[in-house]
Amino acid sequence: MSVLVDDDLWSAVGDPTRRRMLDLLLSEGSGTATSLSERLPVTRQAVAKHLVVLDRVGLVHATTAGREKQFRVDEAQLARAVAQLADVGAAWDSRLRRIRRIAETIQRGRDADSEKKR
Amino acid sequence: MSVLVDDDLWSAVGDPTRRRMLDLLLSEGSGTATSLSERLPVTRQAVAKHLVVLDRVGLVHATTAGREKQFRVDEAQLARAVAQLADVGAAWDSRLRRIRRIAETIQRGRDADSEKKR
DNA sequence: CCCATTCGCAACTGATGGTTGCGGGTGTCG
DNA sequence: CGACACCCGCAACCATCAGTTGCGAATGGG
Repeated sequence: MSVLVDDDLWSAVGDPTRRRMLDLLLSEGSGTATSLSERLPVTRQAVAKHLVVLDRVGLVHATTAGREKQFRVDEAQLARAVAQLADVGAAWDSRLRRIRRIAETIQRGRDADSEKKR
Repeated sequence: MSVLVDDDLWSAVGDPTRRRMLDLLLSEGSGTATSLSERLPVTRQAVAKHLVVLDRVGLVHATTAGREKQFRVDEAQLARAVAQLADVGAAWDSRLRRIRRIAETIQRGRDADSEKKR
């Protein structure tokens, strides 16, 4: 029962640089390719490409004002991404719990066995 | 205040194929490159490469038995990965909440203003 | 012993994150 | 108005990686 995941959305936030860009955009409200690149270890063009990716999956939207292009996070879409992270995490978590429960059961069984043998 | 994330660990679970592999390994307990590739849309070699990646970040461990190499999920490490997903999600979520709170405050301010004007 | 199975290694392709270089629109200031 | 600074987009290029095919080596069952 694998969780339904929008692979495009996931892989968009899968990139470390894109995650940091989203962080920056969230904390500063908005930003341009140039302004973001100043706070990142990559060039403006690299940032611009990432912005294209983020825009394609709807995580950010741009508004052109004069010679500047301001990008802003789409809160609803980011909320969707967060929900997916939570879903996958929860799925794995529940499986891990189940495994531990089974392991405990087996362990109890073994304990009982060694009781009998003694 | 960006969340501390082990980029290697994150990007390991960032790949859709690797996520499905982890799902399979979790639900079936263990598996080989060959057995996994039968349930995935990729070749054995591709799976083998992914297993190398997962092994490098400690998400799986292998035990060679005869000509078979059984892989198994490292629960503790996967738990760490799940925790990171939760952390990042929580960080973004709290930022989104704060933004919405501020937006509401501003809105209330506007309402008050229009009250005065009226 | 032979054959099937499983694995590992190597070479090739395609996509993508990153770079540099350049040219075109848009302000701003003298 | 003209020159300069700034921000952007486009193109070429490089490195890495996911994926493929092909092959040879080791192990195990008839």
